[in-house]
Amino acid sequence: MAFVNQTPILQALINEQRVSDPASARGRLLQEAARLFRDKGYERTTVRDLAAAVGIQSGSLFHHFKTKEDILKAVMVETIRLNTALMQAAADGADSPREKLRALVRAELESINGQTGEAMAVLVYEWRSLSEPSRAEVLELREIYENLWLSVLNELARNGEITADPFIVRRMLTGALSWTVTWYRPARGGLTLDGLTDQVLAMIRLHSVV
Amino acid sequence: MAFVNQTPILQALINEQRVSDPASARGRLLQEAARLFRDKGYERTTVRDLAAAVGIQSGSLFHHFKTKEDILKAVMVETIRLNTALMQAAADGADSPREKLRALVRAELESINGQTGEAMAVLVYEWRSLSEPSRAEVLELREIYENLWLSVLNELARNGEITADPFIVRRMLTGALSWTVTWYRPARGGLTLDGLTDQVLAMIRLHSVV
DNA sequence: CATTACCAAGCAAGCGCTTGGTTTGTAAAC
DNA sequence: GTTTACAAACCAAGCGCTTGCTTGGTAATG
Repeated sequence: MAFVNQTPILQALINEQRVSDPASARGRLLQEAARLFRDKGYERTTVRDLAAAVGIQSGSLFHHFKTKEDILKAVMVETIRLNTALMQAAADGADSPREKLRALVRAELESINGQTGEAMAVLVYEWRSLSEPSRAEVLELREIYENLWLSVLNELARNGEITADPFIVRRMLTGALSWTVTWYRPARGGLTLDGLTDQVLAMIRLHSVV
Repeated sequence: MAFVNQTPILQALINEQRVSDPASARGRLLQEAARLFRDKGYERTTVRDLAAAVGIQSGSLFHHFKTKEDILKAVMVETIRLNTALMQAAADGADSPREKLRALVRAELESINGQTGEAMAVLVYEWRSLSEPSRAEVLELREIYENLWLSVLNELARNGEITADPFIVRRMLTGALSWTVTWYRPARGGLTLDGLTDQVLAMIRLHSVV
């Protein structure tokens, strides 16, 4: 299995100013916001909670972001940007479509349950809290991400390796993988992300190519 | 495929006073609440929204329920009760474990995308809005529901028809099936729930028994 | 004629956000 | 190397509004 080091990818995006440095004030705020939004939900999280989490007054938040919703949007936008890059790298590192699928599953599980997990959960489950214009903006970025998956699944379908509709397979996988955030807990000697990846692929019916 | 008529099951539960009659004031309120909670989320839905949906003053709500959270809890509890009964009937109507699996998938898709869909979505996605005591209460009911699934999946595993861990298979299915609520839209000539069931089972690797 | 269902009014608390002013970091000017 | 200038970062206070919920009373029901 191809191992992808995330650090240089993150660093490149920071340099391009497409995501905030986690060491900066803005980056730290976004990280705390993701954690709070995931744990309590966007609506239950107050600007006072957010401010307290980074040790400033609630009013001072609005020096960095115009509105509370802008914080949510920023969490989502930066998360998609980072994860699109990570998924692209994962797919590029694999050869066959089947290996690419494994790499994508593994990478998405990593995104959901690893460092960016809080933000990913927000992206998936706080959709309704976005205003319509922001929603459209985020959706545009999400499409790029989804196309990565679809190109791999389409290739598998062309080869006859999967028989179900690629769109539907992707949607089922989206649900199944993102749901892991609610139950998967890595533990010493327990199920690892690689193990989880194996289980997912053991579940999926992949026909051998003739 | 075994077809299960939902009406008598619902009627029996109403008679036992385990779920509210949708025709009663309480039942109508719970239905509207489910719709609003799904569309806007629990937090974004105000008691004034709820009251307006059933045509009463906001204060009058508290004649029927002690708190707003009680409404959420009631939606969840009654939904589980109904759906546990529906799933039980679906499983009982099928013979082989494999057919039972199909029946459960079909029934859960029906629950999620059919009449009780709004309430099911609330059950899955508004978990965080419940207080800890209510959460425990709902969890207890959920366990009965989940055991229905697990007994079927365990049997399939014993027969060697699935190789992945039944617990994990169930969790993946939970995610995949409940996620359909975000994208599945039945349409004339489009994908039916039966078609969707077929797609799900086409995706899952089921080994033939020797 | 009591019980259930509701209304009209409003309270206390918490919400997102604004305002006016102070501190801090930084870099050129002298 | 101290001074000056200025913007970025932050604080203290609080405003206007919405929230869940209460209260005291009235209408319907059986």
